[in-house]
Amino acid sequence: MTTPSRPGPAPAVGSRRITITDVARAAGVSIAVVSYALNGRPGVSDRTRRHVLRTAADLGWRPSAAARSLRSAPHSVSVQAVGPAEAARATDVALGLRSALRVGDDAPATDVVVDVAPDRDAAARDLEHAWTERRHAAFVVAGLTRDDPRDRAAHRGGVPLVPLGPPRASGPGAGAAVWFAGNAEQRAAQYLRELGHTRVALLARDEHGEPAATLLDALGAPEGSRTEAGRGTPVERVAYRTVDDAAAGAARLLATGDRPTAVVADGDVALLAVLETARRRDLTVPWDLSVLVLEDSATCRLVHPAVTAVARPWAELGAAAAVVVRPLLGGGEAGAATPPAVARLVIRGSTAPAPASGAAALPGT
Amino acid sequence: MTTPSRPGPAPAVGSRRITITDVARAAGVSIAVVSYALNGRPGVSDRTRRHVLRTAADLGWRPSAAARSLRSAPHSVSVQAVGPAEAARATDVALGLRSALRVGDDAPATDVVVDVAPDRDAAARDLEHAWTERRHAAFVVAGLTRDDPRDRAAHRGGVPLVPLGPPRASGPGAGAAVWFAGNAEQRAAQYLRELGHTRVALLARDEHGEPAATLLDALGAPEGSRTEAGRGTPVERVAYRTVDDAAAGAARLLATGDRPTAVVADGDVALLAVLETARRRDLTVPWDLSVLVLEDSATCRLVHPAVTAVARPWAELGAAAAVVVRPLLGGGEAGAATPPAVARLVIRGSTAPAPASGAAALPGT
DNA sequence: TTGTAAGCGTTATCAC
DNA sequence: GTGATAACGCTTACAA
Repeated sequence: MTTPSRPGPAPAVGSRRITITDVARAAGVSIAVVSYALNGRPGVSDRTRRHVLRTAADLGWRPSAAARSLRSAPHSVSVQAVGPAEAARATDVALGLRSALRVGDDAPATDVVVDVAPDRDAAARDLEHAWTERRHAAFVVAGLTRDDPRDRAAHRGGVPLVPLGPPRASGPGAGAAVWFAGNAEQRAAQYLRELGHTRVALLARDEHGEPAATLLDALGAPEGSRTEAGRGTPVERVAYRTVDDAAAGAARLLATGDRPTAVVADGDVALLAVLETARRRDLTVPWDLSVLVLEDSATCRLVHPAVTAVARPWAELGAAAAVVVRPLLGGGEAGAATPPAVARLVIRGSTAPAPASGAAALPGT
Repeated sequence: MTTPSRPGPAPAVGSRRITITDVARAAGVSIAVVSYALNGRPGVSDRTRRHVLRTAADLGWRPSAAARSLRSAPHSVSVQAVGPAEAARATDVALGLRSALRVGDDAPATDVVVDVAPDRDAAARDLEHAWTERRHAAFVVAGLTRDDPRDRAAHRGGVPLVPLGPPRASGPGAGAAVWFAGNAEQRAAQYLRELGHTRVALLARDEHGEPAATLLDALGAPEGSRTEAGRGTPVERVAYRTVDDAAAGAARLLATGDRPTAVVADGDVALLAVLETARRRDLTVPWDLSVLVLEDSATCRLVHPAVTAVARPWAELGAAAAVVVRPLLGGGEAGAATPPAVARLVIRGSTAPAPASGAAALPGT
């Protein structure tokens, strides 16, 4: 005891951290009582509990995240994003998750952070490292593809993964995924079909394919009819990586003689690429060309005409994931059966019935 | 010793964590030697060091973040974002910082995370809590305003803050800020002046004002002449909060008889609001109206004409911040004197000389 | 109901 | 150059 820690009520700027030992001393009880009281555990009299709580608050005590996670699971959750393109979703998810877990106000002091990795492989390494170092209690990951390196990493190390995505039949984390209800992509496909669009094109980022894939499935195989050749709407898929790619892809799509009557974009970049190309070619949206986006945004509402979009409320999805995440924070198994967030198809002015015939005709086969 | 830990080389899926004790046992040395070897400290023979390193790698050892930060500073950095609007910048900064700190490969395993808070006050609480809980060794924060609650929180608790923003004369963290070189905002102002724009409007988010303020200063007081009434370009500032606000603001700006000859937008939302309004009013960009954006983006490049913008490479700024952050990771004081990232004015097709007279004339005073 | 004490996995200070 | 061993702040048996 070389440093006689002050028992007084003054936390003094820049001094030592306040520990439960300080609180115990100030309250005149033992550290065990303090720990029980602070964690709401039974076995402490109400009077003592209140006294301890008051003392801790007066002293400005906060748990040491390190010391706490040394014994139990860490009280933090990581939401992963791959590349800047996914960052917006991830931060929305984090915000929703955070508010659902009531972070920032309560005593148990949970923490939601976003881990942003440059690419999938780095993300997989992050996941593995962060888990083996026990940095977080749960890892929320969106946009897992088939054969995602993160799947393998998680499976190998027993990472408490909370996948955000459509339920996957195969693979390790099958069934545990949190996803939107509402079948918005299917409804988008049906909507386009009802409008009479027989040639539909998809301009989508190379990597993440869940909604795009769902839409393709829905367009290709309406109702129960699966893979019957000739049935369903033929969809031309153009992938892009960079902004220039997107512009070039849009140009290519609309240049063809038998150009599509509807284009589906996977986000703002593809959307603007399509709109700009259409404008250049004097194609009027929606009469000459219908445009639909798979991710609603400010851009969709600001352009004219406003763009029909699938609105996926990521923050709500994050909130829904809280149910799965919470038990993980206690070191337990993942929870299940969440009240899901609902994705909707927001119909705006950019979609209309397919033009009678003209440029789009030329029945393929 | 109730659990006879296997000395064998098999880490066995799902088994206990590998600790330095395991490594020590396997390597036939004491834990102290292992610790020294793993941390590259002197006092271990080269032979032993190599042997220990190999053993640790074979066993798949990874440090426990909790145990490690129990004694020393945590090996992680938090980059803060307020609201989804700032999230894109924050993730870019995080990516740059991360790569500059070489996270993910090396042994000391630093971790860069993004903390996204719903608003400034929540962000201030986050900062205070995360610091008192010693969750991170450094906190990178962009867009601090005057009287920011985070400033107060940080000052009170001695938070190792790394502000990203123009140097501030007053306040606690004065001088330590990391920011862009290049005076891009001033150059933008000068550029507009050289083009003969006498009426300039600014459509900017309510909250974050650094680049907007800088631009306003530069426009209002060219060269050395400061606050001389009548001198400088009058700037009409319109603030918005929501997407609808932005659209309404743009409409209001361009409706007036003596409308501005140039509009500066603070980001994509404002930009699209302005472009759409201009289109609706049959104003041709850039001949009737020049448009400039304070934050370059994919949108700026995709619309036609492409939009002149201030490009601020946030990832590079994050990398520059690494110099300041690194010493903090060791528990020391913040570093200084960073090779700065450079913001540039990217001139594209949306800016042109002010129209001769016409709508814009009507000399004010 | 409360106190004592044994860990958790590191780092760091000693002796040897 | 190496090996015991005491912290670090907290949780949790177990004893009083």
